[in-house]
Amino acid sequence: MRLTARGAKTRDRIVEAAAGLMRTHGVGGTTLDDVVSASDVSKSQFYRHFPDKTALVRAVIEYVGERKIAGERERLEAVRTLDGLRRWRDAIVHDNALYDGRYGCSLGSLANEVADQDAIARTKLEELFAAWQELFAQVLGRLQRDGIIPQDADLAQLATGFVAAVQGGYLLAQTSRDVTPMATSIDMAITHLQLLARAERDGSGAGDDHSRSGTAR
Amino acid sequence: MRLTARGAKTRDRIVEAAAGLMRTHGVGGTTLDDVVSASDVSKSQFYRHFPDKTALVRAVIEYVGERKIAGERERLEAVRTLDGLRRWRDAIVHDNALYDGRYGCSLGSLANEVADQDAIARTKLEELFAAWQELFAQVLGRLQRDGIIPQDADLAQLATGFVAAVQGGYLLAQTSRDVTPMATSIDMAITHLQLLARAERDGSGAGDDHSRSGTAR
DNA sequence: GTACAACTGGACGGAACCGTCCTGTTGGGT
DNA sequence: ACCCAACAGGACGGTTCCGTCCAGTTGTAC
Repeated sequence: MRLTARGAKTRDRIVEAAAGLMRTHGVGGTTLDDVVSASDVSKSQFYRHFPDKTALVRAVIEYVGERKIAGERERLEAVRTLDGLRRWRDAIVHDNALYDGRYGCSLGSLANEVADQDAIARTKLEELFAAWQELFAQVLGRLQRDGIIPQDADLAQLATGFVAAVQGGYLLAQTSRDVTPMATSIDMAITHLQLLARAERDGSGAGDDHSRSGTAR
Repeated sequence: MRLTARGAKTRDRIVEAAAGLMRTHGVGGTTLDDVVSASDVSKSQFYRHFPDKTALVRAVIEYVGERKIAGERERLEAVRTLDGLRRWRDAIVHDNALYDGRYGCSLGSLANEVADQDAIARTKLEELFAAWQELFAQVLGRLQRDGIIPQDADLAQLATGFVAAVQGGYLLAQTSRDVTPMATSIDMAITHLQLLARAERDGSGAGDDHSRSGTAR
């Protein structure tokens, strides 16, 4: 039953329209009729491509996720200095400022709404965040290689911190309709790297007590 | 028409039940019939207390918000050292670990789902985040007063960074069903304070170039 | 130029959900 | 003992939305 030619194209059109609607109205706020209407496709045709709405949501996650990660990859791949990182921050904040922070992060919003309701979707989003984190880890790896941040820095943890700072920034921007807190949040992460370098440069004194008093399970 | 006695009590019961349901199923996923049933109240009685669902959502935001802020206030008020901050981090992460990170932050989830749909609710949430940030600012103020972090540190910006780190951490924990990234994220913010202190202690060299290349509007 | 996939268009059932309304019953205050 | 707010319980209409179905049309590959 799965033969394709232009069929794939209209499927993409459906997903693209759904992604746009879900971004602005949320997943729950987006009707299949809306999607059908926006994508200029008949409903019967929709059900030829997707068994139900859940499947559509998953497809949207993949679509949005690939785009977001691809965009971030392109931008982060070029970063080799702290100033480069700041330019990346400017870019992502600027993009978000186009809507005054509305709708938040295309991935984060989906994650928040869907993670607890659809296990498969949750897993996809988990992978996407992991991919994003890996992009940061690669940037940090280059910074480390070039001696910009210390050799003993835990890249994975720092990368996690960056993803969290970005996501937290998105949420605050969304809530306040102002991207300033997002810029501030990401800034703090970047400054953190700077301070790490400085701490190493000046005597590596009392040492790195990353004390964590028995937390996570 | 607005006379009260025990009426306020059942109203609270409604809000409390709604808050629980919306936390686990989201706002859109919570039915008024669910609320009525869970709060053991008749539907006619519900509409005596609330004009519509929107009003209920706003009441839930206030209820959840006050509780969350009050809880955080109690914990953060006691913090006077970086180790105290780490104990606070342990506590909030531990709480979240009870559900393996599910449902995310009680405020953050609501903000994500409602901020773009209800202006009044958005404003309430904005105020709540501001209150939370202020709690952090007070902690940081004490740390600054006691010489634990530098005198010239921008407390408001750091406080914003903390709120964002917490929220980002919540989201990652929710998506991965693992609170570790949340602990990591908050840890980074705390370590940042430590590094700030160290950078000041060791020569206040090249200086604090908090370079921000023309971002926010 | 024919066969089949891709698609239109809309009717349709059924369920869920919001909000209204009405007939009572309970309970606390005075 | 009386009164009125607070409540139960459920019927009800209207809407929205999901998913199915089908009869007919367009496009495309071979």
